Amino acid sequence: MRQSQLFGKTVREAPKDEISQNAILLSRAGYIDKLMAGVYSYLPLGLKVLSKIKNIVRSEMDAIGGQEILMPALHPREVWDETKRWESLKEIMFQFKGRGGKDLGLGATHEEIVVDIARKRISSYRDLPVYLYQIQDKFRNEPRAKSGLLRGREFSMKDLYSFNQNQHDLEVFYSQATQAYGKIFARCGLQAIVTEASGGAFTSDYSHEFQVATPYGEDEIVVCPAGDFVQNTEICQLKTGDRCPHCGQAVKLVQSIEVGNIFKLGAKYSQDMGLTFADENGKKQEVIMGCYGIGPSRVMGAVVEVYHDDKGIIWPASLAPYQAHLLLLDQQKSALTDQVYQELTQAGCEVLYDDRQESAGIKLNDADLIGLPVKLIIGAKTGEHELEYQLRDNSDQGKLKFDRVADFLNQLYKK
RNA sequence: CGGGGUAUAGCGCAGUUGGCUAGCGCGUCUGGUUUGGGACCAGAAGGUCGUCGGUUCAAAUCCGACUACCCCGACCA
Repeated sequence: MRQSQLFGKTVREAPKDEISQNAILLSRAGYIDKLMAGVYSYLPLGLKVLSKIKNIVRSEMDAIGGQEILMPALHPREVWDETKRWESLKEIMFQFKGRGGKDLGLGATHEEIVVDIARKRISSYRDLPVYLYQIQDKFRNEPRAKSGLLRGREFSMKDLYSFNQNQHDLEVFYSQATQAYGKIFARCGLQAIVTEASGGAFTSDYSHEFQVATPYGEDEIVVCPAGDFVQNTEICQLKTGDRCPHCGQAVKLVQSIEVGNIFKLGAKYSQDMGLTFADENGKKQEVIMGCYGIGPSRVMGAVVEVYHDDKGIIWPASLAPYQAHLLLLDQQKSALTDQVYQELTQAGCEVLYDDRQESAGIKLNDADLIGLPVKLIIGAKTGEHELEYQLRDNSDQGKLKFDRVADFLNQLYKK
């Protein structure tokens, strides 16, 4: 992509109404645009990152047997009345009237909808297990949207729903899902801490949250340094300095953001909505469910919170919108750099090429702000058939012959 | 929903004891010189001063209501 054609310019100053690093940097670098509190558009660069996150999520959900569907965001009241959640979620759900005074809502979550789909199609133990997921925008009328992509009123969410014959099968899948979540966050460069949290009204079991430590997070978790005890403060009895119940070490308090949450729902929704199957003996049984959420947009915000410096974003290779940022710093070499760009593109490398007529300082600073993992620089200081590379995290730099660049990028991205 | 703050050009801000034609920086456009860490010269465009109402000879400036946004809290299946 030629940067002269890219929609969305960088800006020097932070928007005055943003305070979190993810919102400031993503706005300044041209990834997102704020429409209103807690509601953002994704510009070309931002959409690329969001899509990469979603695709990582998809590949891991598919790997444990998930099948992707897409449910509507617009819901009728009736299905929500079946679980009495039209009433209990009215504070958080956008609810309004459609034609003829019909009560409508925007999906804050999708248990009711997926169960409605499932009960029309599941009738036998032969239909189980089934694992359905979607990636869709959720709408929640948060009392206070804040912190950029970390807490929005419309945000991207992957929600998977598991349908099993019995509690044992649910437990097995639940642990597979836990593993898959670990892989997803690792692939996104995040160290997610599996945290015990409240199971809500559905279960006396704990649910499990995946928390990423960051000062802008809204959650606090109690962590044992040995890693054998982590609880959300909303349920934890311990305070900083108390002894871990497993190993006796002193626990500490950590500020964090929840990027995923998984629940064992059991038979709650199956009971309320009549989701049953006939077992081997022809006896009617309730389907046992679980639900598993990840917020891709929140992951994007969390990654920026974790990976940035005073100059800008530092994307992990797996999420960067382009693999490399090719910078032309000497207009004398414009034709030469055009050629390098074409060759890299033909070799399958995703390159953002700063071909603008701007000063070297602007290009270098913009490149740091946008945060691609490597800069490829062609300027007065580079020789006839070479360019200079600089890794964004400052871990390496040097010179490369043109015919080595594609291999270099492939190596860098293989890790 | 409670407490606090803000609203002036695309962005960031100044101007508010009421008074000429509302400024500055960045960005944008034109021409020229530049190009390894946010260059320079010359010129230009761009504003219902958040909205509505009131006071006044005169309102960005004073008064009232409303709206939006931000921060702290409450809330967060």
